[in-house]
Amino acid sequence: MKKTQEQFPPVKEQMDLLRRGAGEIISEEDLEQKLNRSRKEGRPLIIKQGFDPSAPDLHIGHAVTIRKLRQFQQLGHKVIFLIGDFTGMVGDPSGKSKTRPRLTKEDVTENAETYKKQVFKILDQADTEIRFNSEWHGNRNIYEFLDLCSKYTVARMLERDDFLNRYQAGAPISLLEFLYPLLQAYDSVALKADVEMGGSDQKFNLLLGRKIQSEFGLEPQVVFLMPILVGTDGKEKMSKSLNNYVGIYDDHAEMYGRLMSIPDECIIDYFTLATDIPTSEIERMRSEMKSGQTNPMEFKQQLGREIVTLYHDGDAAQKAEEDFITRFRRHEIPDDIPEVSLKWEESVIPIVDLLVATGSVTSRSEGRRLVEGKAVSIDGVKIDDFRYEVPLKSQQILKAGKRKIFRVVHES
RNA sequence: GGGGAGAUGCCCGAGUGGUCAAAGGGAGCAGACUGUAAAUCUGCCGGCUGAUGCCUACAGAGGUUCAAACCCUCUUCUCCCCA
Repeated sequence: MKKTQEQFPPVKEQMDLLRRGAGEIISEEDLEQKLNRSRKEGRPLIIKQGFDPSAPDLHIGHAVTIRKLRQFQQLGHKVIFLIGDFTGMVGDPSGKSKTRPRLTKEDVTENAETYKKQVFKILDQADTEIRFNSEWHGNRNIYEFLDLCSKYTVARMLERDDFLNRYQAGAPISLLEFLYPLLQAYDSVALKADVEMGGSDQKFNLLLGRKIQSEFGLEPQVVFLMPILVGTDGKEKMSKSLNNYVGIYDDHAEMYGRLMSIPDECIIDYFTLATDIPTSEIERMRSEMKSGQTNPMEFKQQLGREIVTLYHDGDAAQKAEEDFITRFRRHEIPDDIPEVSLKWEESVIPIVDLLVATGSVTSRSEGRRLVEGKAVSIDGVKIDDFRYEVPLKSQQILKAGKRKIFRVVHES
């Protein structure tokens, strides 16, 4: 099913769209050339990105490249969402950075399903192919593998920052990790990728893909790098384990709240990488903030609404903002707070038991500390003695810290 | 194959027989301040307990000792040097 030339916008137009927010394109000339040929021949380009099979919870940091993939689709190209199940099933116990758990076939299948569900929130299912690299790595014989290994050298592999640093610091690097980039590079050979998408921290790996493709007589892929979105702490790369992420499946209130906690300096980056606001508009914000003409908070709120709208809808965004203002700026109790039902025989309940029973804390010691830290209130009245016994009413508001507010409904 | 160094709480890292649930820093949580921003200050930061106290914990398994993160033995893992 060939497409006709008319289905692809003019190359200039495509390049303009693709360049928005892009970190580095290696090289733009190559990309332009591929786009030209694609348009002339009516053949979509193959855009590939690999994903780790162990972490299927996507956040707006992952979405940066995925949204760029979506743009390629909108221009008529084809995306291959590659799940690196093979390497995931081997596992890797080394490396203090992160220990890769060994995944079973079932884990991988399950995670793949989760990925699909999430990723099609952004990508167009019709123009996306999901593949697994165990397809070609899984039954490769050792001869072929050694042949692949012969195509690169240790010295060149050590050029990778991360390897070099660890090597010089005396930290362990397992051979498996060392070979990883080679396997990933071969994925591009197997898929005949025209473009490989990735975060800028993947530069080395993706460049290796180019090299290995040429070794196998293919035209080298274009390396398309997107800047890394910093986490809500404004320091580290966004990641679930650091809890500085905004999940694309977070509910509207959570999403908005997390976005409001980013440092001012990150507002522009977030607009650029996580929304579709035009760059001219973003530039305007930048200068207004710099000159003090507009309080950064206002743009941050706009950012919150924008992103919540993207993953939910306008109503949810509106609601999230209103709740946020009530709750955190005015320190009032918003309308819809989670309700917990409580079963308790007696007419009073020790405060610590109440905290545990509602799931506000995970241990009694923690509950005690929270009370001693003056973080707990019942119906707006602060409790500071952890031995306090709460007289039970049919309904009361329990506040434990700034985030946990429950309506406790008592069932005798 | 030979020699040396090392493995500590979420992370980094001090501690080399009792005063160690373990210094210090980071992260986290809470409070004040605020725009749930940043910065700053304060408290908390293994579990159970009203408190005294008890239990679990310093790679793993044994041992010495009244007493072990610290001494001994073996095991596993890591790094460095020589070949």
